Amino acid sequence: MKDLDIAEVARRSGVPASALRFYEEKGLIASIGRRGLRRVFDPGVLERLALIALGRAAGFSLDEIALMFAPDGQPQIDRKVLAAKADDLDRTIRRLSAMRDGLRHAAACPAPRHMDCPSFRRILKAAASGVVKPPKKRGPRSPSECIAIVEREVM
Amino acid sequence: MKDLDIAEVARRSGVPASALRFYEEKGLIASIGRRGLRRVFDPGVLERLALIALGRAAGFSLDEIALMFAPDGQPQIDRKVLAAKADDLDRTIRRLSAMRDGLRHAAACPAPRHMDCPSFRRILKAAASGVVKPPKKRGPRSPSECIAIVEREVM
DNA sequence: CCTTGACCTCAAGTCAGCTTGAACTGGCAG
DNA sequence: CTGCCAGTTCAAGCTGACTTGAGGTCAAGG
Repeated sequence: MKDLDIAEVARRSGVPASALRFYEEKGLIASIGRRGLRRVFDPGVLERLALIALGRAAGFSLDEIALMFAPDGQPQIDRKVLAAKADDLDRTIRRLSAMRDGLRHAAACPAPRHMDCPSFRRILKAAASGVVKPPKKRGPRSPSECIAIVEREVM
Repeated sequence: MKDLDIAEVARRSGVPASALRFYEEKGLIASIGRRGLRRVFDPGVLERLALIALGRAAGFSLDEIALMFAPDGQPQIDRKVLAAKADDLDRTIRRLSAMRDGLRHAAACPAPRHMDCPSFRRILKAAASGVVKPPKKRGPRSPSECIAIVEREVM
């Protein structure tokens, strides 16, 4: 594979050029040189970007992800960290599942006012107790049809 | 029940006074008057705050939540909106579940380097495809002991 | 009467993860 | 040679949900 310019990397990875420059500044990726002013990337950066996307999807911050790359560039991912994040996700999932069930009930509930519905009041109680916390919104990008892909590929 | 000052509302709801002022500014809550400069709140504001917490937990923004309160202050929650949010959560949950399973596998994987593991590479491919997106972190606050409080005061 | 301290207002700061804009550069097609 | 245009830098802006700080007010206790 040939070297890539930033537009090519952006095109193949789906990551905007501005974000790529930002990642470089943060030390998450590196170009292998310059042609004039222009950055030149090794195709391997695509895998690197995939790892970054994976980390982000799992809920790691960019700073945390940076720590997962050893100085030599090889990913050095602590399995304990992964397991901890999985547990984290598990808790989030349970929380969100409860909310989803609550919402579905409220949506279907025949009570004239939501406050008349005992189930609604139960969820409300839970929310007030701080049990549940706001989920994160997705970024500006959203190729939602890709959901099926992970189901097929990952599951 | 007596009127409450802002500190009392903060204590009982677990919401910091600064956030209460912010909510008032946004029109999410209202005080029933002033004693001197100081805001005076009706105890009903606690239920209101519980609703707000519920909305936040379900992933609604403050602006969206504001729209759910009719001008008279009664919650007027469109059941379609609730159902849509539930579907939203469902998608998020599926996404996170896939991530969690992937992480668990990677954590348990015996391959010396993660990149040697076929499963890891599959997840990676999925992440690169833009399938998965970052989840949201919870807010900084979590006064979980407040559970009992709302149970007593509001419900 | 005077101090204390909880409350007030308003502006600005915080955090993450980028995006946007202005001003500039340089390789290459014509 | 020239102009195009994709690339560059650096600084500033954005979103959301608040927090923090400076400076001001007021009711009550001593």
